[in-house]
Amino acid sequence: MNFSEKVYHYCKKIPKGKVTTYKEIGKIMKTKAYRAIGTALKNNPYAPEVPCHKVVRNNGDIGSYQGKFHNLKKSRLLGKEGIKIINNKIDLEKYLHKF
DNA sequence: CTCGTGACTTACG
DNA sequence: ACGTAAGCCACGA
Repeated sequence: MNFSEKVYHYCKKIPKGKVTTYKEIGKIMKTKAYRAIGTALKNNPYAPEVPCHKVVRNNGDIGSYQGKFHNLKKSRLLGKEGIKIINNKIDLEKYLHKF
């Protein structure tokens, strides 16, 4: 199992209505390659299978999506799952899924 | 092998 | 708060 596959694997583990951060993924994977995680998700060959939109920055910021500032779509998708976004940030106190 | 790039994080001014 | 710098690691050229 290579690095990218691990990332996808853990993304799939995120329950509906929850999100996680790059840092949390790095922690469970025992790596500090936060950047590499982002790179892997950018590739995201498992597009609908892996909910990469549930992965946000450590401070709750949305970050990017599909390589661009398509945060609008991302916000809407997250909102559909019951996640409220305030000032382009996610309330980690309520929605952060810890491994 | 080295280099550049990036959906990151932390620290500092 | 904001910008910059440094550290980090996978990936492709």
